[in-house]
Amino acid sequence: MQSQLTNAVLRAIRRILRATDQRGRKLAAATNLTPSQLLVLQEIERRGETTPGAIAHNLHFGQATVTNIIDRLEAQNFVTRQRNERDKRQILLGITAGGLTAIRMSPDPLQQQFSAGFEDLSTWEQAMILAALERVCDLMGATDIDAAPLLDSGTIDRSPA
Amino acid sequence: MQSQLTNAVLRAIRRILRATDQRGRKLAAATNLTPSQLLVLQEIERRGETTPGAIAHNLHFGQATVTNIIDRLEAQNFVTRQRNERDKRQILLGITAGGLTAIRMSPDPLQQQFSAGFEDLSTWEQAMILAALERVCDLMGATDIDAAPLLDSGTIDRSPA
DNA sequence: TCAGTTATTTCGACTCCCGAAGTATACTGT
DNA sequence: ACAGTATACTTCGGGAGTCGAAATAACTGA
Repeated sequence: MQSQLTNAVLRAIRRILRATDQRGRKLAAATNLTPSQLLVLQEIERRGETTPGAIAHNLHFGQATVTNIIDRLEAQNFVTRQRNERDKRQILLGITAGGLTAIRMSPDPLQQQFSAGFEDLSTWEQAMILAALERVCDLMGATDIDAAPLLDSGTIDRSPA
Repeated sequence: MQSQLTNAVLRAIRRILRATDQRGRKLAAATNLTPSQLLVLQEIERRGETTPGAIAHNLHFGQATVTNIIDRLEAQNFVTRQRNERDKRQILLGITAGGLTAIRMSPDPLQQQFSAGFEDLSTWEQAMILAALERVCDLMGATDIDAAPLLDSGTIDRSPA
């Protein structure tokens, strides 16, 4: 049996999830970039010239999904596709000036939504919230997840042999 | 400029979101219930006989979305629809034995991961965590900004160039 | 050269989520 | 009693995400 408190906490977490999701949607409407698209775009920027397969692997998407997303990004002229001359099976992705701008203009939904209010809280309250959240992370076993910027970007090096 | 605390909190939240998302995907895929469906189903169980509207309101979904999800749940015989005799505009939702089993068999990923540890905490700590999370919810909900004004905030995660 | 592997795309199928329009029902003021 | 309005839900249409399976093209090893 679960305590009232446990359930309340779980519900609160879901609400946060939900709020973030909604925010992402609104943002997408405003900036022409959905969260997934932004993720892929950032990945391209981060890795420079890269391939769909590498992105799929890093973000844990299917190849088909990445193709799909890149289709949209390309349609908006945010990325370019170019066959690799060495290995003609591969496609090299490049980010355009427009794509860079798009990244710069697409604020992290979470921050956008959250920061303003948070900074107005008293320091002790901020600290309390942080402590609580970190506790939650521990409990969820989320500590091992790389929290960098939005993605779990880890060190998935594809050793080129 | 963002304080250390703010950034730490954001990181923590992202970790929670990511962890939730990942585990949700995994487990939901294994049990024939998507996260959204499970959410709705749980909501029905929690509230007993309830209506689509109430659920939509509670989970912050659109009515159409809820109808949609309930369609699927009904197709799997997890919920029943029944016109309210008092107010024939309303539909009363009920959960079936199958629905209950489904919930039992696909435990909320969060609960899985989370509950055991959480229940071991002292009551005051549980209460603190809940308070903090609810504060976060408030902060997120409070900002009901629309698209336009957020475009000027490109300097979010980086120092003002 | 031929078979097997690898990289990507295409295709088809779900789901999600939403807004707008539609339908049926209830309520309200006169 | 009866328009007019409000409420509850469904239907419709559409954009996006996600995936698996099959197709295509290209590289690689024997």
